[in-house]
Amino acid sequence: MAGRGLRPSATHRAMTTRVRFAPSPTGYLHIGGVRTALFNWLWARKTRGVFVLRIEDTDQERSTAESVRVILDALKWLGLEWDEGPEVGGAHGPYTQMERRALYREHAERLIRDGKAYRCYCTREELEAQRAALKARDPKASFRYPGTCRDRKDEPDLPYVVRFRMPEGGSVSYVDKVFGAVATPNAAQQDFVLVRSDGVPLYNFGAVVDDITMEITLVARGRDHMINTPPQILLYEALGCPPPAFAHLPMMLAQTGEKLSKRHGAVSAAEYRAQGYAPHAVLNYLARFGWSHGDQEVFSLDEIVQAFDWEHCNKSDGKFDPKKFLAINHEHLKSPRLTSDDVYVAQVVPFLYARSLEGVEPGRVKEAIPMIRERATTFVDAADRLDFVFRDPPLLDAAAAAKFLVKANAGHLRDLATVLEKADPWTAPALEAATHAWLAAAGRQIKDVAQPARVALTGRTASPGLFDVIATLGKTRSLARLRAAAESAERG
RNA sequence: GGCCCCAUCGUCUAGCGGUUAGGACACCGGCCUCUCACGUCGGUAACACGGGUUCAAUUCCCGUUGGGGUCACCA
Repeated sequence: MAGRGLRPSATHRAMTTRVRFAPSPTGYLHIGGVRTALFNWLWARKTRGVFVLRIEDTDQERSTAESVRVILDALKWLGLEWDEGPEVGGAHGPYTQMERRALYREHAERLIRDGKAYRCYCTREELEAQRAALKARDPKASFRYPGTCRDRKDEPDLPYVVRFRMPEGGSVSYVDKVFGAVATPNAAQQDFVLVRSDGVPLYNFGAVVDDITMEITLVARGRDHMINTPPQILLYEALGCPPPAFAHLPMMLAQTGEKLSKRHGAVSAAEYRAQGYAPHAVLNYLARFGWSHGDQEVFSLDEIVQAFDWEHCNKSDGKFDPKKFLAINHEHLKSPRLTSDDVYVAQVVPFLYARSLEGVEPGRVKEAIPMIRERATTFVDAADRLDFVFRDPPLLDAAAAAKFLVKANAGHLRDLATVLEKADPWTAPALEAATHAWLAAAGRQIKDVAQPARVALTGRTASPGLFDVIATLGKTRSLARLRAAAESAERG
């Protein structure tokens, strides 16, 4: 670290934003984690900086390789690509904490040598007993390590943890990018543990060593980490390094005001993917949660990157609103500007395959998309609305058939088929014109034939516009479905 | 309970001393209409409370209340 300022690249490096997302692989990627990743990613892109992904797997009890996989997949799906980290590498690796043990040991030893930290031989059991004893005396009191080993001079051959030597007086203050000035007296803190007895670092220590060595310039994370900032800043000082900037994000809570969990519905990125949400819509909703840009609600990713700033980040916690989330997704699916036809096709096709349909080809799907765009709220919903296009015969809703495919309508269906047969070209406007000419001549109303025809063609009472359906289905299938329905209506 | 943080419609939010307190979602009506949607017009709905500061407080300060976070050899 010494002499860093003398290196030619130092100035340039000092100006480059380096942010990170540091999930612990203990399960799925929580939607709140996605938001943290997003805000860091946004800042990196906005400032043309670097977005680092680091895996914090020091909790060996809970960390799994499968979780790492799940998290990487989710980030990729969302398009939150990292510049340094697992798979892509980088100059500050390795990017998995368990592979950085030597680094932590080095820093811990340095702190001990400098008197900034010390070995503590108190056992877990002893500490637990002390905690229990205090609890018995005063149920409301909170236990603080009494400093038993603080001035211990011997070095017995026993397991030990490394503890930080909390300065007697003073306080830590910093200016949070979101919350402004924050100050915490050191007296309110304690000699927290840096390294476990098995040599694996604890969160605060590992994160600080990594953020220093990875040259992180700004740490953005959830407000639940705000309590960790003072001890971390003290660690930076003890290690002789300037702390990065900090930005804490308000919490995303459930509608009930509790912490958002599985009990409140879908909370993992993968679940929203399975439900047919568009990645950019997810990021749009999350970006607008705790951050705003005037009255704008709907953004393309580029627009968010352009507009994002810390000044317009909110300080108060919010409640996750599934309804609004869905509405934002709907907006993205409706707009060709936000979701091009090609992207739409790519996203919806997997859901069509999952329904084991016939003839699902990108070209045909693309042609059918315009008629369902404004109706489908998710890609799953879109696949459902497209089902009749790729299934012969279409799934027939029993209630719809009972109501509309009745004897009285058989003639209408047959006549419509006859009329359409002569229509040319086979386009929605031409089909509509031909139909209306016939209706006028026959003294009938579109109302009389629309619903029976809709059921005949799609199997349902709700569908895209009738003539769009006929045009999309094509002549052969349209006529066949109308005539087949007429026959079954005839039979009753 | 200690420490820390927060406070505008039900929800997400705009507001950065003077506004008929705006938008979005949701909800309720009207219009459009071949169904469902989309679109469109309109409506219900908020500055937690009490003190200051000021000619003037939603806005600045203090307190109360309420909510949240955190108190591990988890992250």
